[in-house]
Amino acid sequence: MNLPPLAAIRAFEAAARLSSFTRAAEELAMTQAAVSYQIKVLEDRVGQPLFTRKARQVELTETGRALAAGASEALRILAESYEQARTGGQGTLSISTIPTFAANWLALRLGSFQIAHPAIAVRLETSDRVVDLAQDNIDVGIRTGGKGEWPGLASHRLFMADFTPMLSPSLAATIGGVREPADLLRLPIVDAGDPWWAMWFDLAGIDARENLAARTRSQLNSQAFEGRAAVAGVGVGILTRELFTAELDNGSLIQPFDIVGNDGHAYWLVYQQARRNVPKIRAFRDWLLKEIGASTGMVA
Amino acid sequence: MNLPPLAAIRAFEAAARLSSFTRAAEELAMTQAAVSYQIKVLEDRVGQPLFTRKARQVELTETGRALAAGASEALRILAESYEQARTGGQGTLSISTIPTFAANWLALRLGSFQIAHPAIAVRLETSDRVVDLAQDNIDVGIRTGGKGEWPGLASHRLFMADFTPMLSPSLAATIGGVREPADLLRLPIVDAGDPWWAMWFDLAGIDARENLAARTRSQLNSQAFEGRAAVAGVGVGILTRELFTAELDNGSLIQPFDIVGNDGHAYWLVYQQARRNVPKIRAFRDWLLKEIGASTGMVA
DNA sequence: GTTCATGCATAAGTCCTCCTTATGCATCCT
DNA sequence: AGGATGCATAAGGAGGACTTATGCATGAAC
Repeated sequence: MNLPPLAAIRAFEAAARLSSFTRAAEELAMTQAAVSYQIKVLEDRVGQPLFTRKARQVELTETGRALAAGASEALRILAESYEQARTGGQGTLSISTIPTFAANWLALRLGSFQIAHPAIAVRLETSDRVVDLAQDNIDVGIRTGGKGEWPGLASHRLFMADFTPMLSPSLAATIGGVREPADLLRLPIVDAGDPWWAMWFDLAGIDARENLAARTRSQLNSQAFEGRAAVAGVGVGILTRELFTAELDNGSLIQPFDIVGNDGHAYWLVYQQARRNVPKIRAFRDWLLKEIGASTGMVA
Repeated sequence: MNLPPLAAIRAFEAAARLSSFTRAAEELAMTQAAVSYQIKVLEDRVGQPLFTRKARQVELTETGRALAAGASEALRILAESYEQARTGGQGTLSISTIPTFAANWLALRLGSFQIAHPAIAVRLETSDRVVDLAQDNIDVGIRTGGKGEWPGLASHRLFMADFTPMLSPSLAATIGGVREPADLLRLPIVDAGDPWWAMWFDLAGIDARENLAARTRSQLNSQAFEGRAAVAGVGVGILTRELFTAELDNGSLIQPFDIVGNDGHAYWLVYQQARRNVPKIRAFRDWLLKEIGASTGMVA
């Protein structure tokens, strides 16, 4: 099978359709000179002119016309087959995310993604472990981490995993309201064992070590759990604000102080660098970054 | 129109047809690694595997099978359209050559070229002047020259334009045979004005200047003419051996001495560098170089 | 079980094709 | 005549398309 230079065929087909090298260049996001060059290459290969040059446009020769018909048909078939393969393969986007993000952030917004991309089904896998995207056949992951550097993965920071105390208004009312950081120590704390508490009280200039040490300690490791307990009035939670915007908005949780801590961790979107151009991954990435920008006012 | 990387499609189609990256590489004159890479690029773009890798071969996935069908069809259409454009434009190969070469060399062999390439008609233009290939719309030229360097032209040396005395056996017999170079001075010389004579006698260690000066001088500038006269017994000719192999073979001419001179000139095939890939030009070039190699034992 | 052959995957390196930029020329329009 | 339009081409750059080298997995043979 003797084939012409395929790059030249692309330029040729566009020029033939548009009767203009300049317009072909525009369509292909190239320069006129590049198109001119490719046509020349092809004409040299074919052995005769494919276009008659006129002042303001080009006109196909007989030979050019015949080749253009074949090229047009071939490229159309190829484009359609490719599109079919791409969208057919697009089917399901698999997302691995920690339960907190799934429950508190993604669940509220994923509908928006699916409305924008009806062809993409979403499979959500929640897990606290860090999954191997390649090995587990996962398209994208949502993780926490410091620097967002994972070998072979592209990453985008979604928002900081900061922490601040939050509680239900009813719990606050049990002590007549929370006016200063030390007031929190008069209330139950959902997870006193959470290391964020010690860090936050340090920030607030309160020595709360004895108080915290004296409390029942647990190991929740789940913002989702802690948040629900806080909403239910079980105790004060120390939560990432971004994960509880809805609750803060509807008043089921209040953030009594502006003091916000951060241990350097953030939430990250990750996917395999090598697959960055996969359509469903790009679609999700673009949607997510836009959504994050809108909800945090942050440029990610 | 969204198209896949066309280079990748070529590799993919071959691998799909042959169920093997290694065999596809062989067919495409590439390495297995290049094919593997291109398939990977394409799979990344499509978003899922196109092949299932097995130990000794690869197998198309469902998606791969569908894409292969489209790719195969598209490339077939393209190859056919291209071939039609090429051969349609191939029609006639125009050759410009000096009369000597046309008459003495090409005429004896051109049939072989036409048998090998029945689709290519040949138009022969003989002229002693150096033609401008581009301006005169000539595909290839045969010229003499020293270094074979002409602006914008690709050149291949065919054989050296050497010279040595040749005569018919009957003429030689008129003086009882030719045993030493000086014997030639007892015979008529077809073109004593040919500068090659003086050069040859110098090589032979003979002072023939007075003898040559006393002879009728002409200006033939044609090996073909000189050769015919020699064959007819008119006189001794000083000829390029390569142009008279047939006559030397059939005994109508003899070369009495091994002394062969050369003034640095050779016979060259030339064509426009920019058109070196034009099929009919390539076909002729390849055939000619092969023919020369066979007839001279020379690697051109 | 061991060894060897086969064949795809991938990293590192090279280079040439595919462009871009700059400029020139021809034609057309005002 | 001047300006706009658009193709042609030379010079230069760079990244995609390879190559080479090597590793890994599988299957076959002993």
